[in-house]
Amino acid sequence: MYVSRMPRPREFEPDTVLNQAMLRFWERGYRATSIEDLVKATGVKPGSIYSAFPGGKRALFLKSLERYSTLVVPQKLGELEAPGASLAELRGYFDGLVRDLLSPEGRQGCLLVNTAIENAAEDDEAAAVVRGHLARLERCMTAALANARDLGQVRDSVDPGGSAKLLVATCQGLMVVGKANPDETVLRAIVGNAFAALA
Amino acid sequence: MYVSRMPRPREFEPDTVLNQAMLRFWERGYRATSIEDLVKATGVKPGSIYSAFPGGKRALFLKSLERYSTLVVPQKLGELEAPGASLAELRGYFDGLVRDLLSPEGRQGCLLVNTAIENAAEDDEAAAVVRGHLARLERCMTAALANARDLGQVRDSVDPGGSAKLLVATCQGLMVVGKANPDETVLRAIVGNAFAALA
DNA sequence: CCAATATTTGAACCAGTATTCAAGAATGGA
DNA sequence: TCCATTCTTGAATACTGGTTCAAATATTGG
Repeated sequence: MYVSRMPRPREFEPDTVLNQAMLRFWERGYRATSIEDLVKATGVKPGSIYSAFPGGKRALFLKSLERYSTLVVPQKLGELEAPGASLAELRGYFDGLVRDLLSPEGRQGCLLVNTAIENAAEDDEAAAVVRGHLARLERCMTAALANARDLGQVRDSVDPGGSAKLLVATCQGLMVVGKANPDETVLRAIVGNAFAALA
Repeated sequence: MYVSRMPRPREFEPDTVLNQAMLRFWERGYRATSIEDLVKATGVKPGSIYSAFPGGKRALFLKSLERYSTLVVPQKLGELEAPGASLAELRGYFDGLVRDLLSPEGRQGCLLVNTAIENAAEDDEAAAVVRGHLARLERCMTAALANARDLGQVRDSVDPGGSAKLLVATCQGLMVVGKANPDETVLRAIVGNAFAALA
């Protein structure tokens, strides 16, 4: 058998580069984010980035989408993904979105919404990740609406599946509106009316 | 007084270049559209483009947004902007959106939604045009809802202003969803549920 | 200290980008 | 036909993009 010698160890954490990449893609978009941006942000040189992430910028982008899904999304969804979630958790999610859109750090919106607009038409893999996210939203919103109906928190005539599809679109639209016009009155009116329709 | 001699006349129609620019920005976005693209599409050389459109690519983009607003938007809104519009025109607008999103040519969505996502955060003038468009949508939807309420086409409890804000967000969201997942069932469910909430 | 391996580094590469400019060309009045 | 004016053309500029590579470096078991 062959004995492996110790090679030179990495001087950076690939996760750090990936996190930085995710943040940059999130706030500036895919095309607007250059490798040079990541080099400046992390101090890691291009050669090292490319050897740590085979596939280059696009692979880094796709990995960023996955990381966003596993790191950021659960945090935003919060209890809405828990089995017992009902109307309060659903409402909490929308209120959180509004809060984010009105805060200086949250103006970047949602990486997956941005990706739907910027990349979905020309990048099938990116579009697939976005579709997976939309399905995830629809799934937990449907469950929450079904629970809410059982609890009498919404009208009996509410169809969980259909209303969830509408709410998914509503939260995507909320983020588009919030990006161009982060006005608290408008955003709160959108959420208020969306939920008024359920009660 | 001075007599002006006749200079060499233009060999191209600036409107043609502007229309092409609008179409390219619409389907591929601002960054992804290069001057070279426009040169290939129109046969007009860079020098001529730059002399016809002072301000370069960005000015051309802003002019494209204006052109989209005056040329494409009225066509999409159709009768919804007419004073007497009510529920039918409102519904017609949403049905038209769905039809567009499902057709091969319509997958590009809406230039102003795309701009909200790609440019609004970093370009105040572009964001202002988007805000103007959102205000325009809200205005005619509010009017249509007020008419619809007077005609008994929607519940008396419907607040035209608030519901219009929600519908504006809904149609933005419709375009995000449609771009990632152009599925007729989903899009029709969104529109159906949005209008069911008004009746 | 040497050997073997993998990483770092800095430069280089090549394609593409937006933009500018000088020289040639077209126009109609003088 | 000349002139002043503005356009066209084609090249050139200056920069940035993503990506690659050879040489230098660091590691640790032998």
